[in-house]
Amino acid sequence: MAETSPPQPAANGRAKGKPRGGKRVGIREIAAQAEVSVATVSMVLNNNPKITGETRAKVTKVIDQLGYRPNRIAQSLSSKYTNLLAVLMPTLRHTMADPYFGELISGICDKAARLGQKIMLEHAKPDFVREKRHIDLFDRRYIDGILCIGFSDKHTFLGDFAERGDLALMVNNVGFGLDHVVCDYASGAEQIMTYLLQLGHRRIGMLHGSPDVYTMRQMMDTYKKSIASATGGEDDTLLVDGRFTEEHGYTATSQLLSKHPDVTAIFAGNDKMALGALHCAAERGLSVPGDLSVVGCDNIQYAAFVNPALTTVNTPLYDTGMLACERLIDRIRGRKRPVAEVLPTHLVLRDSTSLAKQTQ
Amino acid sequence: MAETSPPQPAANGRAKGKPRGGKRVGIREIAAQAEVSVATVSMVLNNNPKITGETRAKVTKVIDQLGYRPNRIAQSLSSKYTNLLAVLMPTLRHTMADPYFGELISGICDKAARLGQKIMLEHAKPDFVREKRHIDLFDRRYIDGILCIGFSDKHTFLGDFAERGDLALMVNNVGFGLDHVVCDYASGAEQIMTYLLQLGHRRIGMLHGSPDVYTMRQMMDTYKKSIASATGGEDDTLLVDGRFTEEHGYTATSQLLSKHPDVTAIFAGNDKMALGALHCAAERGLSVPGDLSVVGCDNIQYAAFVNPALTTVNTPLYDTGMLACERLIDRIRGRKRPVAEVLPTHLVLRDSTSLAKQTQ
DNA sequence: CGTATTTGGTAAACCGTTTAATCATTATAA
DNA sequence: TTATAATGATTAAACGGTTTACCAAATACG
Repeated sequence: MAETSPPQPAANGRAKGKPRGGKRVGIREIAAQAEVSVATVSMVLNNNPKITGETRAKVTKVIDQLGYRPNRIAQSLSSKYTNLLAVLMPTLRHTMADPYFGELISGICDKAARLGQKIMLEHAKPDFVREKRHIDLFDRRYIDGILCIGFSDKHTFLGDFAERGDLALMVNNVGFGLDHVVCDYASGAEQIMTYLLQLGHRRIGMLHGSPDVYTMRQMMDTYKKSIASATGGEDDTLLVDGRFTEEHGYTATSQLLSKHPDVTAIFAGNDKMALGALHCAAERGLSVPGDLSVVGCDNIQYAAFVNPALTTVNTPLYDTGMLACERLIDRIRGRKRPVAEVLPTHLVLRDSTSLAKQTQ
Repeated sequence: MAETSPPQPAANGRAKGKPRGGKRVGIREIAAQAEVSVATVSMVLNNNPKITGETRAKVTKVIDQLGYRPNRIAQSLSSKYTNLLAVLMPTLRHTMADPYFGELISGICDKAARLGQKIMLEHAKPDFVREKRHIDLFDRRYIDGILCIGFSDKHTFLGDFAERGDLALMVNNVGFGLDHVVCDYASGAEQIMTYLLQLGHRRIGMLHGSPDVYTMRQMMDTYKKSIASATGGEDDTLLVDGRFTEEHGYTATSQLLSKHPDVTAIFAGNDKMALGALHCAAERGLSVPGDLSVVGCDNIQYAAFVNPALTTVNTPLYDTGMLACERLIDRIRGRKRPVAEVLPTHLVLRDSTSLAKQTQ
């Protein structure tokens, strides 16, 4: 019995612009002013073709007269979507400051914005995983889908997503039954090795990251195969773990050079390790590329700005982020076929590589 | 008449773990199983002291028996908060890949996670501002508050926040009537200048960024004052705009050195410009620090990894992000007093600075 | 011309919580 | 002992949209 109209202020002429008091203008006010039902307003909002020109115009007019903006919380509650995506990353040291992640995330954000989605940031800290908060993200209806970047096969909790049927997509790694978008690191490594061998290098060391990452395994395998085919089968591989960082790239290089002074080239699995190698070479008084050629991977911004500028493989991280985001949204919108995309990579020649020193 | 109990399955013994079908378990099921009202469950959830031991235990038990997780959309709809904060940035080239922003955001994310808030990322693209989407963020109830980083006084749309009474906090700039958290760039600049003058440098160039940023103005003013007091009032300032980037830092340095070959030291307003300067010096065959001392600002990660390692000012960006986030949340939770915090900075001596070359 | 179908719109249920206002109890005070 | 207050839980009304089922009028069909 409280549904009758008398108590409502009804259509009073002076209600223009923002409402005076605290109360925000809602869909009901719009409906009242436009003299239609709330259902109609909702349908106009959602471009439902059922509502035709005349009515639509009337409603639209009132909407921007009152500056009405639909409450997205309410929308999410009744509709199926939150229009929020999460980007999940491991907790490396200040992940966000890393150009690798940064490029990916930039791509993700730009694409998301273009498609009307918002992006949430999450770090998979130990307690995050322990308390199953990655699951809460879906269960508590924070997000519609999640993008996982920077993870290795050791991060088994990622398996939860596939198991529960939650929409998750992994970037630059494959596994756990998840969708994935990756750069063609195998091809990148091959291009590097071909190039180095062409330059006459035979003793080539590799600074690798965790082999628990699919793309890194690809690079390592390619490296091994190249060496094998160059030496005619003899095992001349020189692998050192640089753990993806400058610091470990530095120490790994140091070890490598001490143990194998005949190394003339270093292939680093990413640019950060390559920078570490550069640093180490400089400290030892080795000239790059005179005494030692160094090549990295990813073509992060800084690669062009170090001395000497770094020869590297361009992995289209920004585009990878864009594509990953787009495909995830496809899935949310109902795409059935799993996503498995590979983006091409190419060599970028700069100043850190040259012909091998004449072998003694 | 649809409120009676018969149709409900009621408390059936076998309902354990996740519900079998599609439907998620809601607060009503919990209430039914625990034989209390939904209000009671809600109060248990929110640690309302009104609910005592006995009942609380009973409810809690059912909650984790059924693995219930409250729907945060529904929570937000009826409560006042979304528990979502936005980080707003200008659209520089791939902002996220920038170590400066990265460190800030890392700090913000970590603190937010610790305080149970989620972080959303937004880029203030031209159309974003034109369509007033920064306002939508509040009007459509996406967020409770917003952190603005990387903006200058030219970004006048930031004024909207204060005007509308939306909770916004600016990092490393002050203005628009917004709360702010900044590093003490003035002190940083002073430490640099004192140090360079001590080393005997007199012709010191400065690579600055936009003077529309408060903190940059502070650095420029400090620089000018230092020069003036060192030369006894004569205007020996050598200011070139490096626009905060490596590229412009490079070209600015190039111009500076061409025009003033007697410059023995360069003070760059941030590390990126300093890296550009380093690059330029190397290209010109100038040894750093032998021929030219270079100092940066911010102490980004790469500063330690270039050749030579860069002398710089440490601005605690990570902590700044943490504090900014914390204070914003204070405000959301009701803090009345505006926020205006300044974090201390200090010089980090590395290898890019040394005594000035004997003046001719 | 009478009936079937389409069209444009409405009423009301629903999404899953929080929170006033209310109501039995039981403890406290007069 | 009775009125009063405190305690612990409940009822029902928000919160602000979407959506299903339904309806009247208009159009199509035989």
